[in-house]
Amino acid sequence: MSNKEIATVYDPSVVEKKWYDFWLENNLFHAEVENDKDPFSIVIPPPNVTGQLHMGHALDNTLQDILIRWRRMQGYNTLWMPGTDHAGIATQIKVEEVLAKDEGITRYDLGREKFIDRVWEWKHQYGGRITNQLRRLGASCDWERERFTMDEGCSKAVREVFVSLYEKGLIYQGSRITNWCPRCKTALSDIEVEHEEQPGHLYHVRYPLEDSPGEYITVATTRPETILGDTAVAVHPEDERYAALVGKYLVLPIVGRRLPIIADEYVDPSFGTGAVKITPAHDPNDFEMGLRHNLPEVNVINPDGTMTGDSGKYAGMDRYQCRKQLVNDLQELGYLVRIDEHSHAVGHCQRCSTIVEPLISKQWFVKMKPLIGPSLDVVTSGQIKFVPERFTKIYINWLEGIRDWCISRQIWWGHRIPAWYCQDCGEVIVSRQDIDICPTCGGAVEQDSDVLDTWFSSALWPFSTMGWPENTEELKHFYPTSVLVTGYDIIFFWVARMITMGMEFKQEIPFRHVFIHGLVRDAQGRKMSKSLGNGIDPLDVVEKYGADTLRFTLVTGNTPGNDMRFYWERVESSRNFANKIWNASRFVLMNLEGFAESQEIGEYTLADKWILSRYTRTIAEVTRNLEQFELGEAARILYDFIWNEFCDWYIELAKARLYNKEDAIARATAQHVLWQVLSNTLKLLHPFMPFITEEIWQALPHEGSSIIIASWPEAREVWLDDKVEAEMSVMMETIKSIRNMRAEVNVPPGRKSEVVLQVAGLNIQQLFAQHSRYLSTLAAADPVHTGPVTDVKPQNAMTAMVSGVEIYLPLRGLIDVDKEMARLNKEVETLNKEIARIESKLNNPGFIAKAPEAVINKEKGKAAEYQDKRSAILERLAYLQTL
RNA sequence: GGGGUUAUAGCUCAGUUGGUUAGAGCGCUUCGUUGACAUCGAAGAGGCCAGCGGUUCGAGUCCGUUUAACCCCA
Repeated sequence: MSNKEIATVYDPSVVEKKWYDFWLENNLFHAEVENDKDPFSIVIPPPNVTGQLHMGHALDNTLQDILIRWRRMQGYNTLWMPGTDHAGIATQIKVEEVLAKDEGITRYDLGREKFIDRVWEWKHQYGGRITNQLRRLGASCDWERERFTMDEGCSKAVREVFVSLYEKGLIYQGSRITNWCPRCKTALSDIEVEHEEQPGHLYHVRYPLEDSPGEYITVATTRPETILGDTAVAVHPEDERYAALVGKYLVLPIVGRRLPIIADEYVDPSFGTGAVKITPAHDPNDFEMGLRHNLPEVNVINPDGTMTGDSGKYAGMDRYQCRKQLVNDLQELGYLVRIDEHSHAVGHCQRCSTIVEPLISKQWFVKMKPLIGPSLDVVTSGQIKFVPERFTKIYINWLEGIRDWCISRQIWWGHRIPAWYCQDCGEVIVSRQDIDICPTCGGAVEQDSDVLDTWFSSALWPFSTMGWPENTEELKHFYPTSVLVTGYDIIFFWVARMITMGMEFKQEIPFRHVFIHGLVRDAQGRKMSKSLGNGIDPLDVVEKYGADTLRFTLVTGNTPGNDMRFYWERVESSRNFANKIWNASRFVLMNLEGFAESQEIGEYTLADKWILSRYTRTIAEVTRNLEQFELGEAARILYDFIWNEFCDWYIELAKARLYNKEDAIARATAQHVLWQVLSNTLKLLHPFMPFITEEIWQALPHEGSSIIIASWPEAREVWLDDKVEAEMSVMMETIKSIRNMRAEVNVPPGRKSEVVLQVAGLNIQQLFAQHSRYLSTLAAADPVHTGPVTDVKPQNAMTAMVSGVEIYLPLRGLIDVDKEMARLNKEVETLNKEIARIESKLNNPGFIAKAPEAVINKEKGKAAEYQDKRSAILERLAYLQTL
């Protein structure tokens, strides 16, 4: 971008690549520990290493990059720590798919070690894809520090935390009922199960009483196949219907097992028949009840979803096939009472959507209750602030109901659990170092075959990436991080756990703010998903419109914490904005001939003072909104300022001086203001649109190597000028009024028309006298006669009133008197309504007594203004009436 | 069952501590090739701020409630 040959349309494709390379070459994203500077740090929510950038990432990382770039310009020592997550189940599935497709083999064919080698291979080959995509977005991460949850340092942190929690008795191994995915063949934590309301059936089945032929109790179930695992029937202790039966036995249909009738508070007597079949091995609540009543656990479903040997003749059937068969059999034998339609929540595996099965298995758990005290304290006390605040409540509610966290997974890819079992003495050894022999008996040991939940390592991310458990300089300087930016969907998975682990192992919060955003949905408001095929690839948007455009679209469509919809129309409008900036900048550059920062300049004109004042307010507003995490609002303010004030008004008003080469000083002054306002506004915009701002800033006279490290503009109080803004506002209102009247009667834009202004105050009169140029340039008003308000009004003229100014357009022959009267009457009506509203306010003693004086004065001022306007118009109407 | 969000112009959304004649983008109507930009400019139409009640001198904004849609948790 050097001279007049610049294209009129901005082309981001070349520009973006060029500057990203430039930034990298100059190491502008890298942060060293500099203790004399205030730190500002963010750790990236590590995307899955197998993943591809989707709109959610694009939004999340745009927000982070805006904060990072802004703070960097403010002079903070700014670190954005990037990295990826090993994503245990997802990655394993991915590589398994590749193996199946390319080589027709399973992981079992390879064996554990070789399979893991293959995953690493895959990671080395493709793991950089998503971080490269982040680069396309413009993310200014410190790539030299990039981390991976399975790298050496993070793995060491994981090991330390596991062993330490085990030593404190907060990690234990137990045979418990857990959510089991028959497809992934692993246990899942509670939050990895997604509940979905589904239509289903409620099967009513009668269980005969053991010693009373013909008598029975009817129970209802949505999962009849679990009948095979029933070991009791429970009723509410106060349920009179069954009081006499408690302690007696039923006979389980088909199986013939004796089932005690027990009483337990847990039973809801109003649901179904009030009698509940109890299957301790296949339902979490029944499991608990089983423990309370010492019931046997009969396991009838295998980890692969087929029926076990304990299910009699159904053994080997798939669980749903069994359901069908069993229902048939019950019906034939007369046990089935009826089947109701029933909608109920069914748990699905978050990864593969298979219906999960609650099964008993031996797993590792973290005791959460003893750990979460500080997690609650730091949030309730405001040490950690959620933005928006309402997420605080969601976080607290969840923590208060927290249950133990199942952390073991029956897969291969992940951090292997550091527990060894002695083959000889049976000892369980949990150790920071790998061991070969049993420390007690010297026997052979075997390591636990399970790996840890991926979220276990993610929970350590804010400090494991900074070198913990070593007490590194990075930790001392950059921890706690400043803010965590993430979607509300992983508050439980990640945010809560990071806080808990941070408090337990660093005794310090991991971040001060949690900035939560919503989901990016499609234009119909649906979640973007692979199965629906409605996803929009952010890189497509980048290809077609540029990263700046995508970023601006994402940040403006959005209020904190709320979902947003993706609209191509909005992308286009952001693209148009980029183009507008481009062209305004072209204009400035084309008119900067002879410009030198040091050149002599003259007095600022009204327009100069006005734009400098507006610009100063823009700095303050943008900065304030960024401080409050109102990034969308900050972007909107910039959009308005650049388009509606700088382009539509200031540039137009500056043209006359730029084109007039006679008056060098006036020209230099306009150049100076244009340069000043444009180059600094680009700085304000840089965090949002990094590429185009760098491109233009570099082309403008500037100091420093990159806009990235240019200092954030500061609002200079001396430039704020209320009087100038008010004057300019009258000027603008007048111009708009004239344009309006001209449009009303279709005066060709090229044709100048005479304008008569009768102005109330002497100051404003002078203003117009001195700036008739503004009216001729922007409203084609020429000549302009400015004078005091008199009784003598131009005849045959159109009329409009703005505050303190009567505007007459003598347009002989063009005026349609009836239309003109209708237009003025409409205006009078509007004024009448307003005046009535204000007067009722001013006549209200309460208002006068209690409202602040400034508000009262404002209302009074408005009333006077509207009354003046109205009487002028009424006068005019009276005159028109005489024609 | 518990909790939350949303309801503002035809569409998508702003409107930050209560005080504006309620705004923007897109769409719509009319006009425009004047030396940055038609990815543009000028003008315009279009709103009982979901319903009801309350607090207040004053409510789109605060409180309660109803309705509707969506989400999370059980």
